[in-house]
Amino acid sequence: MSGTDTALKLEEALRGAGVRMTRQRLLLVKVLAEAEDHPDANELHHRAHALDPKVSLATVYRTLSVLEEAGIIDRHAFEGKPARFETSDRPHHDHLIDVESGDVIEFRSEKIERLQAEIAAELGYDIVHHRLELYARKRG
Amino acid sequence: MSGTDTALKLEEALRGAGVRMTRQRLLLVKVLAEAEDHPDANELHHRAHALDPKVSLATVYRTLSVLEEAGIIDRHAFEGKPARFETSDRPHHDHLIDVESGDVIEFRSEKIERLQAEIAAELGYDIVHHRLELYARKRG
DNA sequence: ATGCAGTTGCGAGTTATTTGCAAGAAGGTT
DNA sequence: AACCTTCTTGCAAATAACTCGCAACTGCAT
Repeated sequence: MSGTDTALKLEEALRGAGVRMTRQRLLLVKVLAEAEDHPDANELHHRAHALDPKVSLATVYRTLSVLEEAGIIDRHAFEGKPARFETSDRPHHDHLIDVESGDVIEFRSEKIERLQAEIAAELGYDIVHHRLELYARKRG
Repeated sequence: MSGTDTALKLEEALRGAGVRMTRQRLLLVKVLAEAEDHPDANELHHRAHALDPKVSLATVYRTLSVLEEAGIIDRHAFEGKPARFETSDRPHHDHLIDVESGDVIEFRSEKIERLQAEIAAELGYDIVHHRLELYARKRG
């Protein structure tokens, strides 16, 4: 799906959720829909600012919170570093990180997902979300 | 093992690693060895400060870095929140974080450990280390 | 006991993000 | 199309969690 299509879908979802569509929100949605990486707030501000200088960093942060609450983007907080964002229209996945090369491989295990839910249930909780990262070395 | 025993063992490990033992480092080691929870830097400063007012927050941070590099404590960075610490002399476990109260509950699942190893193996890797955090809400 | 490289306290600096407030705009109403 | 109410924005100042510069201090090998 193209970035433009994604942007339109996201915009529709937001309007449907009763979110007021301002120029800066439309712009942020567009930038996020076209991003193929995982930019942080500052990088998103740069990209949006390049298209329309009338976008402040504070608004980028506020908009990101709105979009996150509306469930159309995901926020990833890696090791103390600034949070990074991506549209949440892709299927959930976890990461395996090659400790030698730094390569990141995506994977998904239904069994692990199910076990996590079971463990939380046993402790009297419902999972809101989780983070699973495997740091591994390529087998010799 | 008692907190005092743990403190002595950690102190010995540090001296062995050539780390200069100052009053504030001994105090921090003691506080960490006796902690049964997952305190953050600020909380550790409070506990240490109560025993000896001559301990600054800056030193707590510096000492935590020293202890982490020496491998005697683990630092956990949960979701944007301040980092939390625990001695690394205990058996491996993962964490469930109560998203409402911030409480941290430890758990361990052999099944998940095994599945992780299987997944890594299928991708041609051996796990070096992993991180699994469940962010959950107490069931109503 | 002495020397000095490693440590500390204090306050100032940084980084990432949030907030108060007055001005501006979205979207329904007429 | 003008109006109005409420939500949003930009800017600057405020926070939160650390981190750093520097002069004074202190382990610890000698």
